[in-house]
Amino acid sequence: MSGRRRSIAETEQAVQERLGGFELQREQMAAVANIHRAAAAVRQHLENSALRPHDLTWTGFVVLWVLWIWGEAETWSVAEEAGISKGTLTGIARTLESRHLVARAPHPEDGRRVLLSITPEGEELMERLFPAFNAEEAFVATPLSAEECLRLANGLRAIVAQLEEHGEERRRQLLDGRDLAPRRSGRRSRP
Amino acid sequence: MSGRRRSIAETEQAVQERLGGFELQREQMAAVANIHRAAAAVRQHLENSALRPHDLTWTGFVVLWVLWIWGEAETWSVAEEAGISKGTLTGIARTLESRHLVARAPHPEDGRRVLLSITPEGEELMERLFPAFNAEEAFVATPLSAEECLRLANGLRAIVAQLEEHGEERRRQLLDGRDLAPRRSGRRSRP
DNA sequence: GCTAGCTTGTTTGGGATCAAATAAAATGGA
DNA sequence: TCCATTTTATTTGATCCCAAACAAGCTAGC
Repeated sequence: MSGRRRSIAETEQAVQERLGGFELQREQMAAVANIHRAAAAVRQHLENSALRPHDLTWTGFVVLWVLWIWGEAETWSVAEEAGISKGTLTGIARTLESRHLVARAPHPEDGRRVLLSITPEGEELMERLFPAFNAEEAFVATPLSAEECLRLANGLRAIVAQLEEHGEERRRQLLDGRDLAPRRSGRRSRP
Repeated sequence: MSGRRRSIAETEQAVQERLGGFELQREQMAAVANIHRAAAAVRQHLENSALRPHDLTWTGFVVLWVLWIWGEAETWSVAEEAGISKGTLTGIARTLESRHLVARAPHPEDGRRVLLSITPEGEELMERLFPAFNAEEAFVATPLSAEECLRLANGLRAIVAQLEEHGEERRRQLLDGRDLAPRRSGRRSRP
């Protein structure tokens, strides 16, 4: 067994042996496992092909993309759209701002809020970068027809919607009164 | 527009307006974008429902899972199976080892290699944890039938296979002789 | 006004992440 | 037997990432 890649069939055989005694939702397990495999593989390819020559990370690109599409936007909204926490966005925005790709402006009416926007320099970058990025998206999806891509996208959207609509409720139910142990990492209350 | 979540229709309208001038592979773009949205949402749910009570991170769980299924394995193989770099695995394995969930042993014939295995304590944890984890996998996939899950998994596997088979070649072609700028982060040559 | 409570963005702490550099061990050819 | 090459795992440095704590500002109710 050693020194060789495992095939999917072998893996499924091993899983079967180990999990024979458990009742399990096999198809759902396969879906979730492959979402992550695919996400990691795609991200790695896009970072190393389209993004690296422009010295952008995946997340930096996504944030820039959101601002390119939406124009000026509040940070909470950008974080949500980009799928990252607002704390993470603070750092990403700082990096992009230091490269003059993004500008930060105070909200005219509410001193707490901050507006982000893409700079002309950032727009120019996206205009050059986007076609190359999209070409790599097409490359990774080569084995699928356009229709299969849409079907895939719809299935994934349904999962995202399920979590947006019922995820929080579900986690609350699972806790059932008990309170969740705090994350191992994270800021501590000062004494 | 402000203060409200954007709907998918609104987003697609804005994308259309911004990208009207570009030729683009729309379906492939939708597929890739949703892979990442779904992966992030699913991972977040699973970490905060099934994993957090046991103080495991996503990656820690995946590594433990691989060892549970495969038994003793070499580190390079575990990293590949878990979809992380071998450098990352070194850290994860250290963490799991410190919690006595994983054991590290030298290879009997080759002093460079290291064998990882799950401890009895780790097995016990997985036996308790796995059913809960699988239940949450089923929860996130609620809107899809078993058949749709398999179809989804197959589409994603095709993408992974595409990258495994042709990704490296493609990146080489894109570079076309030029060498890729080094990553911004990473170890520096000492002077 | 004042102030308690809410809503923002930022900071913090611990970990995860990658790629390149490095160390250590095995291998092969002279 | 050497020693250069190859093949391992680990270390390193910069960045990403989250959640919880925090600070700053807004808003009701008095």
